[in-house]
Amino acid sequence: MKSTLLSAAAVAPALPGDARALPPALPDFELIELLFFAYRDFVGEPDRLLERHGFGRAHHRVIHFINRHPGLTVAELLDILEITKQSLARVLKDLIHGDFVEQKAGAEDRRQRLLFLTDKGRALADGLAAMQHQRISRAVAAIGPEHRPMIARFLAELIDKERGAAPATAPSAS
Amino acid sequence: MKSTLLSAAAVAPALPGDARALPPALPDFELIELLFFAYRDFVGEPDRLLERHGFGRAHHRVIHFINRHPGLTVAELLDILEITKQSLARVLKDLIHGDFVEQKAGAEDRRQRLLFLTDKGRALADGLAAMQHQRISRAVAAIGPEHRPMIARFLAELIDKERGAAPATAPSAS
DNA sequence: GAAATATGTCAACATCATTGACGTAATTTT
DNA sequence: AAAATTACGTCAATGATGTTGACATATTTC
Repeated sequence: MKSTLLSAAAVAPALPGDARALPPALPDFELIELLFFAYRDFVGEPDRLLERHGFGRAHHRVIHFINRHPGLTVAELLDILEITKQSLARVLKDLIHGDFVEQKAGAEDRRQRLLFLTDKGRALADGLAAMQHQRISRAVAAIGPEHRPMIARFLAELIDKERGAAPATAPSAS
Repeated sequence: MKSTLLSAAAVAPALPGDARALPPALPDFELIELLFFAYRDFVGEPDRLLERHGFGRAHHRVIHFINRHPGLTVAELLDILEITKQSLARVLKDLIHGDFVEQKAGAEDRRQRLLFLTDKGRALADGLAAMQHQRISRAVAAIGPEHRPMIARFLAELIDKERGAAPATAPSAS
């Protein structure tokens, strides 16, 4: 197994003084792959807890955002998750039938179904969040808590900006 | 839409002097959600390019790792991706039929199928990597390149450690 | 020669996503 | 008040990706 790992580097050698228009800068494979592995494990652990309830990742996202924004409407949830009505309907039905989520008609606009977690739902959401928090907490501790803002900034910069009104993370003050 | 965003904070107020065994530390919702949104967009852009070839995310992963480790065996790829033979077989078949990947029998062990990208495959892999590199590059620039090692460290810490011999990212120097 | 290994393949199934159409209740517009 | 729009639910069909378990074949190792 002769490592051809560095072959790409040989393609664009740093010929000093060569004015070739911007040498194509090697892809940052390290961060690309770290993101892949990190995210996989980050969601993998919660996945195993969800399995016990017969739920999947989609259910996780739904109860997470309902937990974060109690009284959220279906339309708002669709905006955040960027999935279709049909995709949401399925998992929402599971969650409501399993008594993890409940709906209340909107007070002002009675067409709306405001979404809330039941105690059971909140317990699950908290359990899942605790797992992910634990993992993040360890990682933040490893780099030193003073660098946490940099992580947040970095991740925020990875997000598409041209989306209607930042999704749900920052805009608590809007 | 009265923001109930901070309601969780009210659950565990910092009662100074209260010796309650380790107040349950609020989940770091900000980083949890940033990871979700960041990863979604990070893979979403490549997804759109892959669509034009009739491929999906699974194809992306496969050509990525073959590109990174030319001559990789099927078993090694399965170890990295942590999927089943059947899942890999499907996408690998697509990629081989589409002339993006080619197999060669191992020289020492002729049972093995060593995997290589064709020129076409390499072009696609490079295009996808360029997209992700661009995104990461912008984000690194935003926080200042001197902080990149911290990002790498943070992400590495998110990864499960109890896995057989670190996956493929760091150990190039081992 | 027998056993283990690397790979391929088949059938069946689950989850999560999609599109497009249609129905109903409630609100808003004209 | 009728008409249009909105919020939501639902049905049917489909696709991508993952799973398990069984079995076949070629090759290597003991």
